[in-house]
Amino acid sequence: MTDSRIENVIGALALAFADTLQRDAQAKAPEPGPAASAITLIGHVPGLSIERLRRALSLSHSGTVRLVDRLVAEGLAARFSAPDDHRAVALRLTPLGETTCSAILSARQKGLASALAVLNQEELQEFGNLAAKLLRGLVGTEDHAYRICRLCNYTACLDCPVEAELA
Amino acid sequence: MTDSRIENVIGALALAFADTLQRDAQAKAPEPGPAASAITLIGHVPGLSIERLRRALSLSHSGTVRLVDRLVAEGLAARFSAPDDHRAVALRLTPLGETTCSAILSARQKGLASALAVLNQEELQEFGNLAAKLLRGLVGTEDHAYRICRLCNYTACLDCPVEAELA
DNA sequence: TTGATGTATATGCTCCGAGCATATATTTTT
DNA sequence: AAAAATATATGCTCGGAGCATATACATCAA
Repeated sequence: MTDSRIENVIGALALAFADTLQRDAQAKAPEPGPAASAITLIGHVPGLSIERLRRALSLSHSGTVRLVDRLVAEGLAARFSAPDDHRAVALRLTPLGETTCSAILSARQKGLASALAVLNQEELQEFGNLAAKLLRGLVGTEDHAYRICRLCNYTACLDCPVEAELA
Repeated sequence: MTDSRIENVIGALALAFADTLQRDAQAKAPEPGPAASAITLIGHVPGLSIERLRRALSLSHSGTVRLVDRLVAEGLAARFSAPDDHRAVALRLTPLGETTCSAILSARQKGLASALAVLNQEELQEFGNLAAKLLRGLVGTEDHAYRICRLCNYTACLDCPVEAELA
């Protein structure tokens, strides 16, 4: 295969995977858009501030504040004052939010697993190794890392290559 | 690596690739959102109808009509009556639209190439082969194929695995 | 300590894309 | 020829997103 054809195939695959991933995740979220990512990020990093969430989701200030307003109104998240910085708001999931978060993550995982089912165990390992190598090459700032991992199932991601690259 | 960790890494990589891909493409498009995909799809399939475009972009009827309205108003696309079905509208790019389409595709390709630069030639081939296998497993209907290929550089994609799977 | 600058959050305002319901034209089916 | 299905177009409304601005707190400088 020529390089440009390989790039095409990989780009199309990434789009298709991201499509199903986001569709599956959003189906379990209270609204379409970045809500699903917000929930899993808060679940991943309890005490996360609105500003860090904003950067991870690539939204505006006001958009993020309103998104958090909605999550709080729906009983999924709660605001606390951050202990170290009294300007900041610390976000946490409520028990209902935790339940929603688990539903989002398992839906995401299920869709991925079925898409990967056409590979045998050896191919899956090989593909995973190359993917990890590519992922390490992509990580820039810590904000970017949060963005990349915004829908990750952190309970399943021990020894995360993104974390390893940051350190 | 455990299977669930591999799934995590692949999901994160797909999200990250799709992010940069869409960002690069949208930067060259007249507006954010599905406009970039619409332009490249019309470029790929001259004479495409609004209804097929709608299905490829997963939009509503009215959303698609309004999107096409904007593209026409900006001088990027043109409506023709379809020769075979007088209900349908056939879409084509104007010369300005062709230019925009090329800019979108080359920006996309550039971003992908730089992300893939950490792999050597052998790894790239291996990754491409596995990606093609996964992609073939994902293709469902013809509408779905258009959706998957909505940002593909069709001039570079001879012997497309999606087309092969449909046939 | 005090003052100046930068950072974090909140809110009023407006814009614009997206969907729903509906209308019209054309094709296909009965 | 009538009925049902398909393709497009448009009025209407809703809601998410950004801009501008205000407030609170933190940090740095003198």
